[in-house]
Amino acid sequence: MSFRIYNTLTGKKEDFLPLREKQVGMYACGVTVYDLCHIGHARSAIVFDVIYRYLRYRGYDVTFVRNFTDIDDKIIKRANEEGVDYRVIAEKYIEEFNIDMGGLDLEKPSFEPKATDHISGMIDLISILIEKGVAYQREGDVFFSVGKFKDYGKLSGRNLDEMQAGARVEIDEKKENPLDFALWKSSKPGEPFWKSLWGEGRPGWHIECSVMSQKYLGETFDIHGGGKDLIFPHHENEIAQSEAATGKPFARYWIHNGFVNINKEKMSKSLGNFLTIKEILKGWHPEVLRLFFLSHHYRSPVDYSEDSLLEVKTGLDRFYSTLNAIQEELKKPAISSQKKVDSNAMDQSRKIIESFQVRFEEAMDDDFNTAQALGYFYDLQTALNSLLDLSKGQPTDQIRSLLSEGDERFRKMGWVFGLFQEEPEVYMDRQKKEGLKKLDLSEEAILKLIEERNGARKNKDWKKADEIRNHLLSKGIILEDTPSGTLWKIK
RNA sequence: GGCGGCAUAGCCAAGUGGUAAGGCGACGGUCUGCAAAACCGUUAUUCACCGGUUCAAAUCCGGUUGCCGCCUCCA
Repeated sequence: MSFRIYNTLTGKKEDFLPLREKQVGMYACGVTVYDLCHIGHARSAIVFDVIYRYLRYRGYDVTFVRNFTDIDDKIIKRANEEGVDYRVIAEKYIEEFNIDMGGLDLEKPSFEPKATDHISGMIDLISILIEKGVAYQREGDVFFSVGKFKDYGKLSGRNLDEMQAGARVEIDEKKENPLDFALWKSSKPGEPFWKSLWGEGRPGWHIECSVMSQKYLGETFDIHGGGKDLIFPHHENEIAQSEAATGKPFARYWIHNGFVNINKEKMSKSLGNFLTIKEILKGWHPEVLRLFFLSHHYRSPVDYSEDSLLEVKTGLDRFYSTLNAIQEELKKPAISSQKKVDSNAMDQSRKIIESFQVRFEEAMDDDFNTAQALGYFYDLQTALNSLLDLSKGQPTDQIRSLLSEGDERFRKMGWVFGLFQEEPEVYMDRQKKEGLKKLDLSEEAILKLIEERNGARKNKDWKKADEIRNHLLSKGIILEDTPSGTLWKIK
């Protein structure tokens, strides 16, 4: 089956055929560094991280560029509020961005260029646009003339007439057409500026992405992406600038991720439901957040709530508990004697384990259907648990080899999602430690009670044993009696 | 006003022509002293509603209702 990607430009899923065989150039719009990153940034970053990982998994040599917008009105505003240079703000939030993204286990892109390092490239591009007659200068500002670019609107699926009809754009006297956008803005006194042919000023927002993407990836490249909200005007304007200048197609496949709502409301600062990545990572393992996002198709909106993260965490805990059980089982010696195992159940598990990788790839090849692929992870988990059930602590060679095969696939395909990358033991230990902090109970106290209870169990004093278990349960501790001893976990 | 999207079980969620994945929850069974965990099984004859096309529709077409996004900075 072919590898297909939904292209915003055509509104269809298309076969993915990169410009150069086995190589992919990909650009994702990063952030404007004037504030902390929120959960919406996290989704976008995770979506493109998984795309980046999957392309590499598929054997492509990927050049991935994600930029920083480090000069912009909002940064200047923030700098003025705090009475510092705009660079202080930009640097601070770049650092915070790196901390947050590191916390989400994101792979480093190949390049992370900053807008301010590419001002001269922007000036060059603007000059070309003026020469070609698609941009014009007005009192130190330079605007792109949207009417001169015949394809304007092709990405967002609108035309100039429609947009003018419903225009809510503030009329800027200097513009020939209200929809024209700034390539260069003259600076007001006290604002940061760069010297240009049109006087002192700073670049408009869109021009940086045209310059940086083409610098690292060439005039035409494979994938360009970002949040859905960037389709118009940002990406539309990037296309206009780039294609007007080069006369060549800009990005070939446009990928846009959907939004994150919070408790069914759009996230916004005014509603006070603005959630930062830092806040989320305080309460949740990054893989919980990844699993949450990957359970939804990347183009659909998702609704964030504590309840849904809790549900997802239950799932992740189960995965790790299975992976842990597999490791425990594999530590046990294989039994040589032919013990009776249900060969039907065994065959069923074997089929699931063996077909897993193919099904995973089919799902991912179909426009990165991570939700579908996760379904197969759950199937794989059930198959492995079923084998553990058959094994009952006495693995045959056959069971051992299936278990380790399943375990290996879990980790390998899991890497694409950034999931299941921790040692299960480490994961589970941390769950316990973090849980205990909230419970005002020490591990020693729990172990002592378990010992006491096991003494009672030996004497068949079920009443006492159950009392102890209920006592612990009321504190939020669940006990599990297994053949190899009593385990405990946080509710 | 213009453009676009969505509506699938109690909840979450895949599925764009071939007879409804998966998860959470719930219920029953196996196991267990009893539990827990795990396993096995049950949980949508039906995909907002009404028409149409087709041998065949959740999927395509037309209409209705409801929700959402974009058109202004935004992941």
